[in-house]
Amino acid sequence: MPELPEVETICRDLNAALLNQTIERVEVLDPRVIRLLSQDGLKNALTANTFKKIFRRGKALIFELGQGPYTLVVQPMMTGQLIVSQQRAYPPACRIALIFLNGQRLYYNDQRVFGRWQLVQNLNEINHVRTMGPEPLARSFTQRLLSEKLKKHHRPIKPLLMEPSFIAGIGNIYASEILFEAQIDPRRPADSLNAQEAGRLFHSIQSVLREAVRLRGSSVNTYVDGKGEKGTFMTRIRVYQQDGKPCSQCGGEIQKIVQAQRSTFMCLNCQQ
DNA sequence: AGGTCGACCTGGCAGC
DNA sequence: TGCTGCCAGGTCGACC
Repeated sequence: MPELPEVETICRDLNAALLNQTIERVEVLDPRVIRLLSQDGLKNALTANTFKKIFRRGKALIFELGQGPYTLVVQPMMTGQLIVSQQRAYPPACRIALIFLNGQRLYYNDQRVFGRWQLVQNLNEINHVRTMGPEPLARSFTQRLLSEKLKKHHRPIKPLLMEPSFIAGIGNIYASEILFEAQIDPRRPADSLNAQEAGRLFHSIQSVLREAVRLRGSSVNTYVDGKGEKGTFMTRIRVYQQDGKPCSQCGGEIQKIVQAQRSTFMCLNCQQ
């Protein structure tokens, strides 16, 4: 399920393959993905147009178009895939296909149809983007900023880390991995972390996400990159879905707990 | 305003 | 075998 490292990987692959290529045709196989937008609206905006810049904000992919007033925003959510291919046959769960003049195709596949394609004139039209917290790998994200934000919340640190308005791009997999790396109990109230713990958390956020980007993401379930290939961060995962297995640090058993209706994985010995 | 909770979706799998 | 029900998790709106 695409979190920051997975969306970043897709973004790089799409930039390498699609920039300034002319879109010849748009096929909407499942209109649920575009919701409020009409099929004609999407087709009119994209046909004969190009992507001049593709970037990521949190877990959203943003496509700046060569012409016209619109920007395309794609949120893959849990099961959305964006794959560049020359194959003419639709892949499984294909919902939208863009056919480029040079024969390439961009397939949007989404098993559970949670993902969204939207056209906006200003990114702030999307509430989620407007209220989104800092990018954890940006230079502007500092240990001091994190410490100040932690003090403002009393809820458990793990669901807070997953809150897009707190920090952009961290989902269920990396929240558990980051807290294991930082040796912090996911149930701790955010405002109970001392300066040293906040420092460990800051460094773990950056080191875990950077390593996951380097390894092109984690293919725990359906995630594949822009070429349709799996990431390799799974080999580095230490707690996510590892319940019942020994902790890599102490040999104790990894536990699964539930927080805010989501699974959290942790080592009771190592995380205090 | 901070925080919680259910809804949105489909496929895989456990249990009977 | 075939059915039911649960689980996966990012986002959003309703509600306290």
